[in-house]
Amino acid sequence: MAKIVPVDNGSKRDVVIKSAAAMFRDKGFAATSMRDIAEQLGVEAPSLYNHITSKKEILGEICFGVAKMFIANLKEVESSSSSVLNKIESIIRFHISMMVEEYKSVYISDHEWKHLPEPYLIDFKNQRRNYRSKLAALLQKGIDKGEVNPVNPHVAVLTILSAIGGIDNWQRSSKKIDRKTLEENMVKLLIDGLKK
Amino acid sequence: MAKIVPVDNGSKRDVVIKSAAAMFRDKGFAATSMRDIAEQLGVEAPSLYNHITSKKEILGEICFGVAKMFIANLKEVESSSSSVLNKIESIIRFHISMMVEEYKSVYISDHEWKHLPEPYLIDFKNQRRNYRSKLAALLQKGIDKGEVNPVNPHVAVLTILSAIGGIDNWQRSSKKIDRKTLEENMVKLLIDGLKK
DNA sequence: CCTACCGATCGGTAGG
DNA sequence: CCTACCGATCGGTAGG
Repeated sequence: MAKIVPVDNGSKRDVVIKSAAAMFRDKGFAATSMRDIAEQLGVEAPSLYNHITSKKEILGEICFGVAKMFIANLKEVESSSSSVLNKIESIIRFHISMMVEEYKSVYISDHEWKHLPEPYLIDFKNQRRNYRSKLAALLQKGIDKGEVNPVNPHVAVLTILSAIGGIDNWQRSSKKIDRKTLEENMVKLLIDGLKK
Repeated sequence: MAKIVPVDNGSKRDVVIKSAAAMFRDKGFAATSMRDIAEQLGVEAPSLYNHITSKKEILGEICFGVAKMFIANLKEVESSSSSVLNKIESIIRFHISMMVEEYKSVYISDHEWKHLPEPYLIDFKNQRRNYRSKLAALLQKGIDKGEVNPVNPHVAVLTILSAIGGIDNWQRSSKKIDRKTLEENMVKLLIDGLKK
C-alpha cells in the first residue's frame, strides 16, 4: 500500500487497480468482491494476487494516489504569484478537472476511505485534515486582504469541496450538460453566489 | 419497504431502523451485518426479523423516509408567497437543518441508495430526479425574474445540494464550529459567493 | 495464469 | 425473544 505508482503506466497491476476503482465506485468497496473484479478482467480471482496483495491494498493505492495529486497541486498553486482569489479559483478548477477526468478514483477517496485499515486510515485522515487546513488558511489570507467575502474559512472549504464532490452525481446522470458549462457555472456560483 | 412510518414513534421497529441507520452511515450498508445491528441492540440477529423482513427493507425505510420529508418541504415552500430567492434560501436552510439533525438518515439516502433492490431503486432515482428538476425550475424562475444570477440551473442544484451534503463531513469531525455558524456561513456563501 | 480448497461470515429460516 | 442451522459467498492460500 505504501508504493504509489503513476496512474497509467500500463502495467497489469494498474489495470487491476483501474478496474477495481470502477467497481468500487459503482457498487462500493465492501459490495465489490475480488471475483467481481477478476470476472471483469477475464481471469480467476486468485490470479489477481499475482499483482496485488490484498483488496484493501487496492483501496489504499486509489486513496493515497488521489491525495498525492491534490497535495502536489496545492503546493504548486501556493508558490505561484497570483492573487489569493485567483489561487482559490485555480484550486477549484483543479478539483473540478479531477472530478471530471478521474471521478472514479476521486469518488473512492471521498467516500470509501473509511474502509482503509489502520495505520493507513489515520494517515489518510491526517493528510485530508492537513490539506483542508491549508485551504482554510489560504481563504483566511484572502479575507484579510479584502479579496474574499468575510466568511468562516472552514465552512467555506467544506462548502467548496463538497460542491465539487457532487460532480460524481452528474457523472452518474445522462450528462446532458457539457463539461465546459459545468465548470464555468460551478466556478461562477462559488465565486459570485446565487444572488444577482 | 412500502410502509413509511414517523421517524420517532418509539416502536421497536423504529429502534431497529435508527440503530441500523447509525451503522450504515458509519460503516456503509454492505459492510454492516445484521449481527452488528443486533449486537448494538443487545439481541441475537434472528430476533431482528420479528420487526423487519430484510436488511434491504431497512435501507428502503431510511431512503424513502428522507425523500418524503424533502418532497413535503418543497411542496410547502412552493405554495408560499415569498420571493423566489427567499424560497430558495428557505429550501437551503431546510436541507442544512436535516443534515444537522438527521444526518445519519440523510447521508444514507445520499450515498447508500445504490444498494436498494429493484423496483425500489428505480422509484427512488425517479423521486430524486423529479425533486431536482423542480428545484431547477424554481431557480430558472428566479433567473427570469432577475432575482437570481444567470447560471445554469441544473449546475446550481447540483452545487447547492452537494455542498449541503458535505455537512456530513463536519458531523464526522470534532465539530468545533457551532451549528449557527455553519448554517449562516454556508447560506451566505451560496447566496453571495466567495468574492467580495 | 489455473484448480482446488479453507475458515469465516453472510442474510435469513425453522421451530419453539 | 432464543438456539440451531442452512446454503451462499467472502478474501485469500497452496501448489503447480
